[in-house]
This record gives sequence, structure tokens and C-alpha cells, in this order.
Amino acid sequence: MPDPGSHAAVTISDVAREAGLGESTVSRVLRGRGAVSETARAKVTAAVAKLGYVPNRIAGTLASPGSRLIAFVIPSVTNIVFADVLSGAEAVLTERDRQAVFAVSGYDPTREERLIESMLAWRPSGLVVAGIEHTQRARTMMLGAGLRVVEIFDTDGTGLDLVVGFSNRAAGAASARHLVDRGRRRIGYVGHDIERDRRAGKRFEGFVTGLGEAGVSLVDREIISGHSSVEGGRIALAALVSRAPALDAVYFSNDDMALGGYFECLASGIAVPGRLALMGYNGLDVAQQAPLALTTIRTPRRRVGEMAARLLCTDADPGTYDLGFELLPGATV
Amino acid sequence: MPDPGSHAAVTISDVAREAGLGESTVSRVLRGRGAVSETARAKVTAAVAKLGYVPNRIAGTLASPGSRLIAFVIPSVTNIVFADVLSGAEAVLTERDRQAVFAVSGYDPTREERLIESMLAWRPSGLVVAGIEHTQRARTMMLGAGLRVVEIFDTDGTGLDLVVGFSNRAAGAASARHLVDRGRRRIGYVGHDIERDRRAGKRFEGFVTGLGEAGVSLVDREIISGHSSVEGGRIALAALVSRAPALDAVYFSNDDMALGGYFECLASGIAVPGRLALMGYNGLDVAQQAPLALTTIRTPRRRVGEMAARLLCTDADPGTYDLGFELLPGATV
DNA sequence: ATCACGATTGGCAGCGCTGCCAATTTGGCT
DNA sequence: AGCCAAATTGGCAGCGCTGCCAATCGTGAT
Repeated sequence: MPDPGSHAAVTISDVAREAGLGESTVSRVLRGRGAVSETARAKVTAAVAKLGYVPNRIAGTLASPGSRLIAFVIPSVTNIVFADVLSGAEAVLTERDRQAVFAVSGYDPTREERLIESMLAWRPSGLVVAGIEHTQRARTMMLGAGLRVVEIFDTDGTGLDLVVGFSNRAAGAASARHLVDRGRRRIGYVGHDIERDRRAGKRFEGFVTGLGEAGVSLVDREIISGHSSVEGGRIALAALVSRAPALDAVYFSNDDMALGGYFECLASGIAVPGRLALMGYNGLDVAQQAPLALTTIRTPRRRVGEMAARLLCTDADPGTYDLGFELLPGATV
Repeated sequence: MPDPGSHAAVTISDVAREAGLGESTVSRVLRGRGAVSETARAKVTAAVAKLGYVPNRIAGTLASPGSRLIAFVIPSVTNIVFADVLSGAEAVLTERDRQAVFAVSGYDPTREERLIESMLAWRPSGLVVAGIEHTQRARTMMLGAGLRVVEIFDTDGTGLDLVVGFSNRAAGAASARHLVDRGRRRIGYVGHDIERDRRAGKRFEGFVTGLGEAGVSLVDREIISGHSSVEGGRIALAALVSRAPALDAVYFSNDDMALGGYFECLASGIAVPGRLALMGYNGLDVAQQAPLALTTIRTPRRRVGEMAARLLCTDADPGTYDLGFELLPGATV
């Protein structure tokens, strides 16, 4: 059955012949633009159905200016944060007859650069990348490729073209204020590799600054080496607490880590929030369903994806679109 | 800056002129095939760098038989199960210079059909779809499109071309045996919409059959209306237990739901596994890190994606590739 | 019946690249 | 120096579709 190649493809000229019309007319009917008579439309529709014709978008794209491809170069697909973005964006794109293409950088700027370059070869009309930090060459390529670019999830700095997201620094600062407002003073931090995940780094900076403004300083911190994970949060919290038993609150780089920390507390009998308050970041569903809903900040991830897609479809003005975030009080602080 | 269109694209003939060579030679160098002298290679490389040339894959694809696009039509991106598949597949594809394209069906066969059709317009050389149940028209299109198709996650039935996954029926049956072996007899089920998620339906069938073979019958079940979620699992477990308080075990349609059930038990003081045993499906990391590791079945999701990609790249023989599953004993049974 | 004008329609030159084949060059031998 | 095969290289016809422009058709007004 599967016999690529031998499969004599039906082309638009086959349809034209079958319908007794010219190729241009068929093309007009298929794309629904330009004046076409009802009669012609009906003939074409019938011919298409009879021959089982499927238009070739590769050829269509080559022949007309501007493709219908939108490229995504993201750090990870399995991180729900980016999956949400893809999901929101895909919904909008499909509706507008655009096609999503993606590649995964693994939080590696060099790899990101390489992937952007190979994406450009598909001549997408838009490109979505994570964050505003990129290699110099990546920046140059994006600027010179004649396409629209959306940088997501980081409004702390200047973007190349369009930026959709929120301020990680502000989120970090808001978290600090929340903990201090609730009377916490001996605060620790549990995070993952901050060099690679620059957004997490900015949250941390904002957090420390926020504490400072309240006259509080960070007591201790524990950083795991790899990516964020529930397991990493669990292990790191255990380490941190045994090293600094007097802590009364821990801020995590995100909800995965925080959930791990919470599980560790449940397992080892540390009272939450009595003895220790826990705060995360992202507003993951699973963390909101735990016996105690996690105190965290919810980010409009899906909306970021939707807006990025929408902006790319409508040729919007360059600029930063800050979608903000929302602090979820929860029950762990 | 972003000024699509005005951007005078550099083409292969610009490179050829700059390098003082013919287009064919440039093309050969770029694709690394065919005999080319060192001198020519160097000239081309220099010209490419000088002009900032980026090959146009749209044109390349049109000109040669077989594209380098691999299409994915999956029920959801935010479901970690499919994100894992995409992730594994993407890694393999990038390495082999293929490009992943995707669309999300939302578990709706009609929508899946429509998306497959529009995917076919990009003339991918391979297509990955979830499950082996599709509309008749979708099946016909896939069969007649002259491309390779991989159906994933369901080996219970006959596929169109390649099938990569495992038996959901067997997984359900294995779960039933495990619960019975551990002495459970009054067993309930908590699941989500089984009509839409056919794989979950097959697990349920396998589970009920498995119980039957052990002389046990399902006591009661609670089905939530929407997609699976932690919250849904929590609510459903509460409902089920209040209706059938004598249950000594609950089997969930997957780990999300099971984790919700476990959270509910933690919150309402139901002893696990003392009074109630819980078992899920999928082997999610987060559920393995809970205070009690969830008893579940781990599926090789990432490997499914990798293998699907590999098979599509190597023009493998049609057939079913069963990657099996692994029962994780955990601590909730 | 005739003419002008808007509504439809068809023809065809590319889009940028690859595949095929012929032309040219190189190198080894006699 | 002369000859042949092997190694390189260039030319050019498409790939299937769209955009542009000219050709044709229809209609109401004259």
C-alpha cells in the first residue's frame, strides 16, 4: 500500500481538465478568492471529489509570497509550560489555516541558534522563540530573515520585534512580598539550573530584590543541577531543611519543584504551612489539587500562545504585550 | 526591520554567481552529495557565508520526490503522554534532518479527519496518528496518500501500515491481576470519557475481563464527563467512595485521575493502601514522587515517539511493533 | 441589433531548487 | 605527445501552483 512516489499525484491541471475549466479558475475556487461563477464552483467541487484531489501547499507556498507556516523553537515540549503555549497557538493557527512547525532546543542557546537557522529554510512567515536571550548570530538571523518574530515569557528587557509574556522579575518580587506580608522572615530558595533557564534566573533576582526591599535577606538556597522536576524539588528541600532547620519559608523556582518539596514535607512530617511555608510558580493544575493547594503564581501560558499566534497572523505592530500574572494564595503559606 | 517581502531573498543562483560556479555544483555542495572538488566546496562555503544564504526547503521539496516533513496529528499536546511522544520523535527527526509538523485533534475523530486532510497538503513523507480507530474517510486518505503512516499507542487491532505501541487490553488485564493478587476483591473504577479516548476504553475492557478471569466482578464505577484531570479524579473518587464505602480498591483510567484520587484520600483521611488501594496507568513522574509512590503501569512513551520517527526515516516493513509496558508496584496497593 | 462595461475565464511565466545528461577538465598511461 | 576513462561541472527542464494580464462572455442601455 504505502508506495511513495509511484503514487501518481493528482494535480490541479487534472482537476481543470476533469472540470472542463482552466487551472486559474480551479485555483480561484479552491482558495475562495476572485470572482467565480456558481457553475464553475460546482464543477470544480465535483471534479475534486471525483479525483480525490488534495492541493499541494508546498507548490502553493513557493508560487506565492508568504508561507502559511509558523515556526516554534522552544526549550522543551514536555514542560507543560511550553506545551500550553503550543496548544493555545495551534488552536488559533489551525483556525486561520496556518501550520505549526516546531523544534526543541533543550534550553541550549547554541542549539537554539542551529534550530532557528534550519527553521528559516522552511520560510515560515512567523517564528516563536522562548525568552529574549539569544546568541548574537541567532539575533542577526532572525532580524535579517524578513519574518515576524515573537519572543515569549519574558518582558524584562528589549525584544527584537514582538514580545508576549510577563515580567519574571515582578513575579519574583511579588512572591517575596507575599511571604514577607504573611510574616515569614527566615526564607530559603530551592531552584534548578538558573544559567540555562534565564527566566527562572530573573525570578530569583526579582525575589531577592523584593526581599531586600522588605529588609529581609535570603537565608540559604539549594540548587539542583539538572532540569526542574518533582524529584529534584523533593531532594533539594530535604537537603535545605536539614542544613537550615530554622527556615520558615521556601520559595521554589517553579511548581514542579515546589510540589516535590510539599511531598517531602508530607512524607517527613514537616507541618505546612505551620512550620514551613512553601511557594511555587506557574499555577499548575496538579499543585492546585493537592491536599493543600499550593501558594503560587499563575501565568497565562495558553493565552501567551494564543496571542503570539494571533499577532503573527495579523501583522501587528512591534512591541511588548504584557499579559501579567496572578498570585494564587493557596494554602501552603 | 520585519519587512517580509521587501527582503530580497538570496537564491542559489546568487551563490553560484558569487562563487563563479554553476547552480548544480552549489546544490551538490550544499546537500553534500555527488562528487565535488575541494576547491569548489571552499568557494561555495565562502559565498554562502558572505551572502548569508539560507537554502529554501520549500523549493527543494517541490523539486525532488519525497519531502522531509513528518506530520503528527495527536489528540492533545498538553497531555504529557503525547508531549513525550513528540519529544522523542522530534529528537530523532532533528538528528536526521527531518522537520516535525503537528496539529491537535482534541480526541475528536471528525476533527482528526479534517486535520489529516490538511496535513496531507504539505506532502509529508510520514504521518503519525494516535490509535487505530479513525473515520473511514481518514483511513482512505491515509492509505491513498502515498506516505508511510504510524499509528501509536494501540496494538489491539489491525493497523494500516506501521503500528508502534503496546496493548491497552493487556495493561488493563495486568492491573486487574495485580489487584486481585494483592488480595483485593471489592474493586471500583474511576475513569473519564471512554467514548472519545478509545485507548482508555480498551484498558477498561481488559481490566473487567481480567477481573472476570479471577472470578471477581467490578463493584461500581464513576465516570467523569470531560477529559482526564487531577481534579476530576479527586471528585470522582469522593463520589465513588461515598456511594460504595465498602470498596477496597479503585482502578483509575490513568495517573492524573489516580493522583487526584490519592489527594482526596490524603485530604479526607482515607488510609491508603490500608483501607483503599489505588492503581493508575502511565507511570507519571509526579505520581512516583508522591509520599506513597503510586502503583501503576509505566508506558514507554518517549520510546514510542523515537521508534515511530526512526521507522519513518528508514522505510521499514509494515507491521506492529509492540514495545510493552512495565508494572510499577509502588506503595498504593 | 449594437456597443460598452463588468463579470468570468484561460494562458503562461515564474517561484528556487533538483535531477538528468551532456560538456569539459583532469590524470594516468602508452 | 596522444588517448581514454574518471572526475567535475554546467545547462536546463520541470516540480504544482499562483499572479498577472489578456481574452471571452454576458448584460443592460442605446
